[in-house]
Amino acid sequence: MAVLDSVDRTLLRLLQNDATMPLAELADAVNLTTTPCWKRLKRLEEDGILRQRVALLDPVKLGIAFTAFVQVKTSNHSQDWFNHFVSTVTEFPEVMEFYRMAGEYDYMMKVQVADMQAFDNMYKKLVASVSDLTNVTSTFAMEPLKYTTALPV
Amino acid sequence: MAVLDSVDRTLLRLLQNDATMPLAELADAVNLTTTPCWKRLKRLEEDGILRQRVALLDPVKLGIAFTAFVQVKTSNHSQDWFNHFVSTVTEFPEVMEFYRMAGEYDYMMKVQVADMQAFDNMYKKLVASVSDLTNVTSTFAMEPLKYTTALPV
DNA sequence: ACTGAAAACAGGCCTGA
DNA sequence: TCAGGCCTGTTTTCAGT
Repeated sequence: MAVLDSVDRTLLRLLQNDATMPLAELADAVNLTTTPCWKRLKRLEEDGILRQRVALLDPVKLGIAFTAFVQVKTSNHSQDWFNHFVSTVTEFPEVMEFYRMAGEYDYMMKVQVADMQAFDNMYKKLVASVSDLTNVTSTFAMEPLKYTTALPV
Repeated sequence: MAVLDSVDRTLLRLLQNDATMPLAELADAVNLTTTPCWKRLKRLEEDGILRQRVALLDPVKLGIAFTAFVQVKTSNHSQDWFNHFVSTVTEFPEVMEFYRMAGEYDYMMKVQVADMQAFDNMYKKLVASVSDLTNVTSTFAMEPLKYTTALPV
């Protein structure tokens, strides 16, 4: 867990909003010239703090704007079951997020699909591929109010 | 909702994984020369399908690896309350996702913070800023198993 | 010796034909 | 598709602290 000064944090904030920002602009924003700014970016990349730069798409325009959350309880807590479960779920491209949880339910995943029918297909594939699911409950998003990939740095 | 051919979809898939991929490589991957490939990218941007390019950071290395989900019920369903609630929650930088939900709970948000104590601070601020919350329940991620921003195109 | 500035170099982008 | 100009990233060298 690295130690960052306020210049690093400003750079990260800017890049989290727009990864295409040219080096000269970034340097300007933190009152540096390009070379020292570039060295900071390289260091942040090498340290693995800057993981990757990705394109974000519009789910509405792509017709994949239906979001569901699936919560799962299991009766099987063996390592083998866990490995199989994790690799099965992870391979679904519709599964955007997946967590082992504390509390009532053992696992939760966020699923992004076209519509309720597409969700049901995915759901049926899931329960067919994994055994020992004692309880599976789904909730649905009616309206997305915020979605950001920018961590609070 | 745009109509995309398989070349467009391949380009989107590649850019969702690595937005820094040079034009020449993208063109190569879809068996085009740079010019027609570049025109496709421009069109995808203009159509708003390619929304933005962002940097993704490592929450563990930044010490913000604690994920909580907060579910909320309200007794107040007026437009004014909704506006105030949404703007309040949206302004929290720790809130990464926020949905109006169908079912048992009216709203759900995903919160990303340093630790349980940071979560509790955020929680207290939230319930202090918003009235008429009849039920607020939090669940915690023990282990992230998958996180992707890449939509299944 | 370290940090930052400036200038030269290289490479990718974008637009004509 | 190709070729050219332009802009941006990258490297190196130099100066100041």
